[in-house]
Amino acid sequence: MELAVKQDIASHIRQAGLRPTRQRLALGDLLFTGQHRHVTAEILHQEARDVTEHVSLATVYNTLHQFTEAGLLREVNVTGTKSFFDTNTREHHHFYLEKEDMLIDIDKDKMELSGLPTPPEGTSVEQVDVIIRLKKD
Amino acid sequence: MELAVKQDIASHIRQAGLRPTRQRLALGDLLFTGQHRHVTAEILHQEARDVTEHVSLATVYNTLHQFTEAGLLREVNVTGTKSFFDTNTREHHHFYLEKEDMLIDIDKDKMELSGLPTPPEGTSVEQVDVIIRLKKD
DNA sequence: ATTTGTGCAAATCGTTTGCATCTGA
DNA sequence: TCAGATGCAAACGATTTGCACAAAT
Repeated sequence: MELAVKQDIASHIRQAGLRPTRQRLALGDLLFTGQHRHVTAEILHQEARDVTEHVSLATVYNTLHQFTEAGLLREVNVTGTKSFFDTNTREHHHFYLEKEDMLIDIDKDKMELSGLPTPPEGTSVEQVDVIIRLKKD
Repeated sequence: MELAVKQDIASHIRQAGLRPTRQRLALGDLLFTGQHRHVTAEILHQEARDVTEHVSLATVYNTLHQFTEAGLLREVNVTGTKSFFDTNTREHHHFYLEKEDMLIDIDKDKMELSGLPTPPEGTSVEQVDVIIRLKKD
C-alpha cells in the first residue's frame, strides 16, 4: 500500500474515532480505494488474506460494524441470512440479482420516492432502503 | 377451527398445488384467518403449538416457503439474520421499527415510486421492496 | 399403491461472544 | 502504561438437510 493512500485511510479511520491499526488499514484500503463496492464479511476476509499477513474473521466483522456505525459504510439486507456492506453511503438504491446474489447500484436520480409517509408518533426515519429484485428471463 | 373456514383454507392450499394436510391447515388458519400479519417461523411455530396437536419447526419452514412460492405469502428481509413472512401479498411497503423488531404496513397509495429504472439486459423485475427504517426519537 | 408430507436430530451457515494476549497512543 | 483492539475457539440463532415413518390421493 502506498504511503499517501495509507495516510488517507488512516485519517479516514481516525475521523471515525478508531485507531488506525494494521488490520483496519488493510480492510480500509480494500474498501475505500478505487470503485465503490458491495462486500460481505466473508469476501472481505478472503481478500484481506490475499494481501496482508493476517486478519481474523471476527475482526472483519468488528471492523465492518464499526465502519458502518461511523457512517463509512452502509449495511444492506437482501436475504434473511447474510449482510452486504456498501462503500457508497450516499442516498441511492439497489437492484438485487437473485441468481448471482449480487447488488447493482441505482443512481439516486434515476428513481424518486414521492412523499414519504409520516412515521408513527415518536419515531423518525433512519434510513430508506429500496431493493428491486431481478430474475433472469 | 370451523368447518367453513377449514374448507376455505383447504381450497386455498389446493389451489397452490399442495395437499391440505393437518399441519398446513393449522398454519393456514393462523395465517389467513383475520387480519394480515407479519410472522417469523419461530412465532408461527409457537402459535401452532398453542392451538394444535403438533407441528415441527422444519414443517413450519417448509410450509412458509411453499406458501411463498405459491404466492400466498411474501417474504420480507429486514435484518441479515431472519425473515418475516407477510400475509399481505398486494403491492405495499413497510416501516421497520428496529427497536421492537417489527414491521408496519404502509398503504400502497401513501407512497409512490416514480419511474422504476430499466433493469439490466436479460433480467426483469420480480419484486420491489421498500423498507423505511425507523428509530425512536 | 404411490406420491407427497412430516418429524426428528444432526448439520450448516452467517454471525457473535468470552477471554487471554497484544498493540497503538 | 493501559485503554482499546485482536485472535481464537466456542457458542449462537436461524435455517436446511437426510432419512425413516406417516398420511393423502
